Amino acid sequence: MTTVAAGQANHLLSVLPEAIHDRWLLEGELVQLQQGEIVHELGETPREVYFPTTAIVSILLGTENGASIEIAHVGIEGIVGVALFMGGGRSLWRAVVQHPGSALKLRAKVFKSDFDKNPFIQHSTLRYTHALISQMGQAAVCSRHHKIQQQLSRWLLHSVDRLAGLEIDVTHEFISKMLGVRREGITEAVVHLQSMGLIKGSRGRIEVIDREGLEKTACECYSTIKREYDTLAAKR
Amino acid sequence: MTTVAAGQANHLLSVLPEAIHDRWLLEGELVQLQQGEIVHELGETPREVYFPTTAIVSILLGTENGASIEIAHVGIEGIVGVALFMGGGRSLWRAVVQHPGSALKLRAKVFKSDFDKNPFIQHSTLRYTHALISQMGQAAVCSRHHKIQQQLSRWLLHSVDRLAGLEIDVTHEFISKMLGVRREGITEAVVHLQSMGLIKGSRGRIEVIDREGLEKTACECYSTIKREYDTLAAKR
DNA sequence: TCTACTACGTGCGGTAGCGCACAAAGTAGA
DNA sequence: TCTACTTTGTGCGCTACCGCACGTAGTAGA
Repeated sequence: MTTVAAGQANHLLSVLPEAIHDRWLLEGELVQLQQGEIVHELGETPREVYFPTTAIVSILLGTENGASIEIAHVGIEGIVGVALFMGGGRSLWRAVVQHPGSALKLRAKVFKSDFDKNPFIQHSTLRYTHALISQMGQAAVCSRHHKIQQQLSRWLLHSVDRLAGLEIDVTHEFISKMLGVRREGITEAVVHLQSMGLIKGSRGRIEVIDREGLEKTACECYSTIKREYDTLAAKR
Repeated sequence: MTTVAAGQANHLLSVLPEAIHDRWLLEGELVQLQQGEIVHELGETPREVYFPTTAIVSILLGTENGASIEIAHVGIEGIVGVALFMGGGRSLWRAVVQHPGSALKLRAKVFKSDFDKNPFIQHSTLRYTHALISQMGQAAVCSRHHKIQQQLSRWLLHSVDRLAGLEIDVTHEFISKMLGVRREGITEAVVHLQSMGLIKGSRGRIEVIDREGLEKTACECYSTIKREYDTLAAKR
């Protein structure tokens, strides 16, 4: 996934055969997703799949005690609702809107029926899912071995990659739930990155000032994940 | 995946249509995998897929600094080499033999060609892969939020579930690389679980004494992962 | 049986991150 | 403009885990 300009179409949709592409646009609905909205709930059967364009959706898992962690990010490069074609039907995680924006909502039935018939759709979505899996594994490594500041840098970079601009509308509290750490830990890291002149934080918003500098403070997970998406989920 | 008795066939193979099953047994080769053997290397294109019977294979990812973490376990319920059908072809992780034993080795070409032609094979392997994905996500949560002792209990339980007996031939060093923690941390946890009468450790071996007790010291991740396999990768 | 090696056990100082508490700054609504 | 609320900033003691060091106990091979 390369940095995204505003107004582009979802990558998985844009590589579809024209006939299906047009039908899906007609059958589907362009919706606005609100921040915090739960798109799919853990254990429930998704009634729709979503192809984000400007929205970003976080894939989350939690513990019994209410702690959580983001295991993947889905934006313009992907699809929300892989449980539908991977088997079983029930979503194995919670999908929450991280950044508000638009997405194409398509009835599960329509999607599944075309998926089953069309090898082209199968290949492109499975290829994307492979990158998604890779991201989940990397999330585990990163969470285990890297420091909060490195993880925060990575997270911010992944976010701006999926947005048009360099501003991210999130609170420290929100990020803390994504990385599975304390809110105060995020505040501390934000203050530090700010003192380094890499970002600029204000209430409910973080602006990336020095992108290259931020890449240096991020762990290798950033480029590893980015590379997999560039390779596997690339437009073809 | 329910606890496994010795001598059973790999679950994915056993649900195949008889014609394909027989041909794969003929075309494939029953191999003995040695502990520590690298089955697939990160970034390389698998030339074969493996269907373990008594062997257990660990799926690993690492950092630049040599730290590592096990993101999934593959035994009699699964297949090693999902990169082959998920797209891209290159393995996105390292697969290492955790417990020696046998597996059916099948040429990638043969497997892929049948996979592409046969929806039944597609459904069962994708369904299994979905459970595998779920396990990877849970590995991230667990590693982030649970204590070493809980994780160790979980890991031991997952291992004995995939073995015929209650004895696991591993060193503390090996487990430490799986959980991504210090060797000393494992020793400490082993000593503690031993003092509770749940396990019995000797040089290069851990024996589970009180299975139910061990389930109580494990985090919920154990049963969560087990449930997904029971549901998604069940024999049908 | 001696030796070399591998694996396990333990102690100790250091630290990243946690849980809690509270103050300050920004925002929205009456 | 006053008030209630949300978000951010900071301090402090606590704990799990780390890195290192070293001793001990098994095991294998000469």
